[in-house]
Amino acid sequence: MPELPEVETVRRGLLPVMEGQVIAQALVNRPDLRWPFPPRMAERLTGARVLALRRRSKYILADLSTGETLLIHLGMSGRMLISGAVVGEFHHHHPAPEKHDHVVLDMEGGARVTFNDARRFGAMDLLDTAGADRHPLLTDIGPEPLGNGFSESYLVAHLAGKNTPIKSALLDQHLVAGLGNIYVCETLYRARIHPARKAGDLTRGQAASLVPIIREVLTEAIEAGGSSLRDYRQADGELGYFQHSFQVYGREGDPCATPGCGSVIGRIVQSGRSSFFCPTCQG
DNA sequence: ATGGGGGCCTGCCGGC
DNA sequence: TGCCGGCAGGCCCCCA
Repeated sequence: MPELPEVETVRRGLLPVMEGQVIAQALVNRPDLRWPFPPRMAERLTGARVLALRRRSKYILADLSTGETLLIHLGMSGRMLISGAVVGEFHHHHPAPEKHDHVVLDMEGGARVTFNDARRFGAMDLLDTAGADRHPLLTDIGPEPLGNGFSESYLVAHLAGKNTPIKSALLDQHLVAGLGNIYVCETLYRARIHPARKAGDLTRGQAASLVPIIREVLTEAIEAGGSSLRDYRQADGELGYFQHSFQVYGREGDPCATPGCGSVIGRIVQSGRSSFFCPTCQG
């Protein structure tokens, strides 16, 4: 699932069942995901109260009363499923365990949060809350695209002189946090910039224009509850619907949405990833 | 230093 | 129906 809007949607879904609540019991069903879990992870989680549930880039961070922070990354296929919570008038029971249920958090209030990840590109770790920013996975990440640290002057300065295609530059988490293949494709379409264009060859105006466009695409996607592809669902089981707003992603061969354009969406492969674009609008 | 490609895993879809 | 190749939202690591 998970680019920034999907991770933010998951975080918001988890808030009512996790923030301020105690983890009555943590169950860890395997020793690792992408990397080994930290030692005694289940014991270190059990009994802890979740003081805050934050997001940094595509990571969810749960600050615990123990002074540790649980770091969660959903990888490509990770999901956080909520069951047993009272939602509206309906009380949901716990469903039968499923394949790839790797970590289960039973909250004191009765809700259960299950981390399910078929491909196991996801990750969990425990780190000292005080030094969380210095965690190896977090320390080199660029500014939050919806925060004040991401400005037109910042992006213009950091794209200048770059030899790499703008598509790759925007996917680089060191430049700006949280963008993935979908939202970079949609951003470049709205900015009318070809994905293979060298980042350093953009005009200052083009580079600057990317900032409000990135903010707009991400904000719209968050408001839509993210994008649901394949079996991805929000934590509460609802489907996000931003995928209906894709103008290029996954639309190879479809007509370009720009009125009067008349071209069809094309696809090229860059660094092994598909880039979708309009050859006319983004010429 | 910077940029490109491989690899990690499983599941799904389309084509034969 | 069944098998197989290709593809997938991420990101670390190695190599040139």
